[in-house]
Amino acid sequence: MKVTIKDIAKETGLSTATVSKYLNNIKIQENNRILIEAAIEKLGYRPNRSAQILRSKKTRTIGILISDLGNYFWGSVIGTISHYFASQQYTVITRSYSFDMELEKNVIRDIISQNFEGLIMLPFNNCDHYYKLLQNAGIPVIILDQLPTMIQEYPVDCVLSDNYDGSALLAEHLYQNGHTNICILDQAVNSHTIEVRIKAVKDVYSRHGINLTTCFPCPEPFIFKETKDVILENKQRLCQILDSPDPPTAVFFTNYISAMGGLSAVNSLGLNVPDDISLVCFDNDPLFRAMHTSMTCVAQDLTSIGIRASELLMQRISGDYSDFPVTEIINVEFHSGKSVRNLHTGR
Amino acid sequence: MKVTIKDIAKETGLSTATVSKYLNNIKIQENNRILIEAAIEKLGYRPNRSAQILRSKKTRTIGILISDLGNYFWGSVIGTISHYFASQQYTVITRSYSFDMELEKNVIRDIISQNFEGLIMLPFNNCDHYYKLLQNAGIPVIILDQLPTMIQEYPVDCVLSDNYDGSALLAEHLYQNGHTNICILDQAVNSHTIEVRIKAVKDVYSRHGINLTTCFPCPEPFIFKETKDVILENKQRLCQILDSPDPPTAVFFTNYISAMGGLSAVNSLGLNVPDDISLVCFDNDPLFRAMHTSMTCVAQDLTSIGIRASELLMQRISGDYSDFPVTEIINVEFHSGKSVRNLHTGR
DNA sequence: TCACCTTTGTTAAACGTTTCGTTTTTATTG
DNA sequence: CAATAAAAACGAAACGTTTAACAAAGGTGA
Repeated sequence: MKVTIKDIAKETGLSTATVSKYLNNIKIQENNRILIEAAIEKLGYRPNRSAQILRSKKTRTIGILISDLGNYFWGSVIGTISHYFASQQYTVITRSYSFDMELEKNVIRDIISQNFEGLIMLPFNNCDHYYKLLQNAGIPVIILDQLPTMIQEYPVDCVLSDNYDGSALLAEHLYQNGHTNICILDQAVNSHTIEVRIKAVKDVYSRHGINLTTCFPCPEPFIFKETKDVILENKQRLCQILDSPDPPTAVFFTNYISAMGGLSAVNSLGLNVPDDISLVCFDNDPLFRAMHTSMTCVAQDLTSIGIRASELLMQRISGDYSDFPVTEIINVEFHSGKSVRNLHTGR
Repeated sequence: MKVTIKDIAKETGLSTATVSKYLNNIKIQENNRILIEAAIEKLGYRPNRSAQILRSKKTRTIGILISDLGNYFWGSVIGTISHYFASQQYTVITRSYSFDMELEKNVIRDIISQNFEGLIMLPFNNCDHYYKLLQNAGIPVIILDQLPTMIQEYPVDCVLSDNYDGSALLAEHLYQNGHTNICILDQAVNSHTIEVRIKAVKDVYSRHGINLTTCFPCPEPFIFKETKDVILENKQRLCQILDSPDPPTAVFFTNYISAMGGLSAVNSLGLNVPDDISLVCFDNDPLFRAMHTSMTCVAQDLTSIGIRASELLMQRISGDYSDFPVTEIINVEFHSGKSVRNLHTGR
């Protein structure tokens, strides 16, 4: 029924070894190659991947591990990576674990036992334990978006946006427009990335002699909450802050999730942007531009992140560790919107 | 190095056949089962998937084929499906083809030659050709979101939202609020789903004696455009329409992509929602609720779509075709926002 | 022409499972 | 207790490749 390499061998009068060589791009005689190609075409042969993997131990499979697929922000990164590796005849398996640590552990074990050739992680917070495990198993890992806390002791390749500069850019923009009393609304998560964004804002203001206190950093140790609950919580927080005496004139959203909660708060309080309150956000969303008042924000270059991560992983897979470990910082793009009021000119 | 079934056999003093039976949930003696479990735990054995597949021909792999991963509206559906099948020890491979027909063909061939046990398609428009091909190869297919045009001649299982009722709901809402001159802004795509949504709106209005002409249905045969170009084009279209004499008082967006273009237009013209223009949208976006004026819309129940599709595919994989073909219509949810002005009361 | 490389091809043994046909063990019955 | 049936375990042969180790063919220079 199913056509195998033996059929091609029989059809061409060659041995399976020769056909196999053809399949693996090992040089064979020109006339044989023509013969084989004709036979493959004629019989509609396609190699059996499982047999190839079983024999060669080369799985040509990489994994993408993301905390939550429902959270579509990273979709284009996954798309970019998938494309890159598909074009190199690699299979890409995307797995998520929805913040389920038990599941995450199993996924990691799967990846090791299935001989994945590499892994790209989009961790949600601390992932030190896992990438060590993988590296010990000889599986190259690239971490996106986050900088592991133990990177000094346990080096690993990372690709992430320029969180510091992007945030500083936004903070400076706020300051230059006269906002001296601002608040930072973060997503309540222990994340190095978010911390860097917060630090950048504080640094900018402290350089201008202002000590930001109205921040709202993550108070508690991490407990997983559904995105919609995080949004709701953020909404309530901001409502509370804006309702206080001497409320801030501007809010810095540390990411698009906090922006949703924040916008919701602003909206429900009936505040006008930017007349009553100014907003900036780290992260972009297609709707930010289309909204009533377009949001001033910095956009991560998701395509570049995806490509660089893919290239770097490919380099590691092919055994080139000459520049290990790399921490690749991808530039962000400033999107000027209308969500910041200039307090000097009053508009 | 790597621990195999033979090692477990040796460790327990049993044969590989018995261990294999244990792995495949075939009844073995209780004491042997305990022995095997202990050995597996002790040696850290994990079966080699390629060998299993090669020998048994059961790949325990399904595919999700989506036109474009960058467009991550369907992320949560993919997440739901992935979870469902992962919990059944299935591997899920998601592939996209970014509207590249050549690539799409190759992906389909891959799926067939790799003996996928099933496929869930999120087609972009017409996919008749491919699901026939797959069905002929004995691979069950579930189609999401779209109803193939040739479904009468070539039956197939489908899971999709109640596009007609959802749209009718929105249209009725507009009519009840006094909007008699409305326009439909669709994404310029030949898609049965979009056509149904448009038809529903027209039907509602025609029942009220109004013949909608200010629609903007897809004029040209399909050519692929980048999402951002579609958005831009939609923006320009709506600007043009709103700039005409006797402009509509409300716009119906056929999906979230057209909404982005449309909102952009409204915003760039400096129009106020809902004072100057009313809006409704088929589809929801997290930001719709958080925006300055929250959007009245119907939300697809993406979780239910994902679950029903998974269950149905599983049923087919297990050989149960008793109710074939199923067209499962999933209810949508009406989200009342503030984007529609009541022209009777004036607010 | 011969010895010696190179290049290309071949044969056959893996890879780690499942499964078929058979044998052994256990349980059942007269 | 022997005879038989049923259940469980076994041994070995697949599954479709890749890849050693080897052989043959073709070139090259003395």
